[in-house]
Amino acid sequence: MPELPEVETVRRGLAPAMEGAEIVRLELRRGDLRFPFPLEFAASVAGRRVVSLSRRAKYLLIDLDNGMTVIAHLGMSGSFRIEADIAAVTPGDFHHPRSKNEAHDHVIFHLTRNGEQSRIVYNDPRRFGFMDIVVRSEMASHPFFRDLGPEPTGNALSAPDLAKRFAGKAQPLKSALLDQKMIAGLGNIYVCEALWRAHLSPLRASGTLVTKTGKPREKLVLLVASIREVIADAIAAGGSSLRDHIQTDGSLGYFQHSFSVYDQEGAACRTPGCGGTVGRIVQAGRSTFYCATCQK
DNA sequence: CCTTGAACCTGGGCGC
DNA sequence: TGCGCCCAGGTTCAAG
Repeated sequence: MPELPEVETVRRGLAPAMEGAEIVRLELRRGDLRFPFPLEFAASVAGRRVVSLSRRAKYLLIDLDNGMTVIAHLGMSGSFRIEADIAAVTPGDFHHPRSKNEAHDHVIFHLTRNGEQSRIVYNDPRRFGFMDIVVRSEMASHPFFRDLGPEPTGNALSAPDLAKRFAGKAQPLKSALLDQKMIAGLGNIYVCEALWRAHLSPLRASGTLVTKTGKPREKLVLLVASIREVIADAIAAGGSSLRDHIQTDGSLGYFQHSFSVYDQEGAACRTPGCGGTVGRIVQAGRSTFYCATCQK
C-alpha cells in the first residue's frame, strides 16, 4: 500500500498511541519478514520508552529512549493497527471486523502507558516489508538512508537541485521519479499523478527538462510544484486506500477518489479542454497511466 | 554506466 | 464452484 503519504498517515495515526509509552514486550511471531529480524531485536526494544515517531521517505522511524531507532518499511501490503484494551471488542463486531488474515499478524508491540495496556500490530500478507533497529547517531550512514534523495515535502526538494540530478539523463521521467535516490518517497501512484499534473509524458527523457547550462527549464519547475502539491493533497486526504485499510484505526484514506490517471485506464482525461483518454503502458515492468494527448 | 526482467510473497478479480 | 492467469502501493539483484 504505502508510498510517502500512506506512511505519513500511519505515523500520524500511531504517534498518539505510541509516544511516551513503554514497550513492555516485542512479540515476533515469525523469524523474518522480507529479511530475518536482527539478532537481539526483541531484547533491544523490551523495556524501552518510545520518544517519538518520525518518517524518512517510506520508512517509519520509532525513536527509543536508549538512543536506538526501530526502522519499519511496509513493503507492498504492510499495515499497522492499534488495539487498545479500552476499545477491545468481540471478534466479528460490526464496527471492528476481525481481520480474516490474522495469520499475517507478524509483529506485536505490547505497550503500557499510565497503567493502560495496548498493542500495536503489524500485519503484512506479502511480507515485502521489513524491520531493523539501528543506533540513531549512525542512521544517516545506514545503507537504507545513505543514498536517499530529498523529501518532496518542505523545502528540501528544489528545481535547481533536481536539475543537477536530471542533467544529461536519457532515463524516462517515470523511472527517474521512482528512483529513491532522485526524490525520496514517491511510488507508482504519485509519480503518475504528478506527471499528469505537470502535463509531462512519463516517456520523456529527464535530461530534456534541463538547459545546456544545467538550469531547470520551466517544465521542471512545474514538475517540482506538481510533486509537492500531489503529496500534500494525498497526506491531507489520509493517503490512498486500494486493497487494504491503511489508517491505524481501520478507517480508509480517500485520496484514491482523487486519482486523475492512476488506475483510470479508458477514462476521459480530466485536463480541461484536453479531450484525450487515459492510457496504460508498462515501463520497467510497472504500469504507467497517462494521457498521451496532454502529457508531452 | 544503463535498462530490463525476475525474484521475493499472498490474495483478489476475472474469464472460462 | 473451481482453476488458471494476471495484477497489485516496493525494492534488490542478476543479466545483457
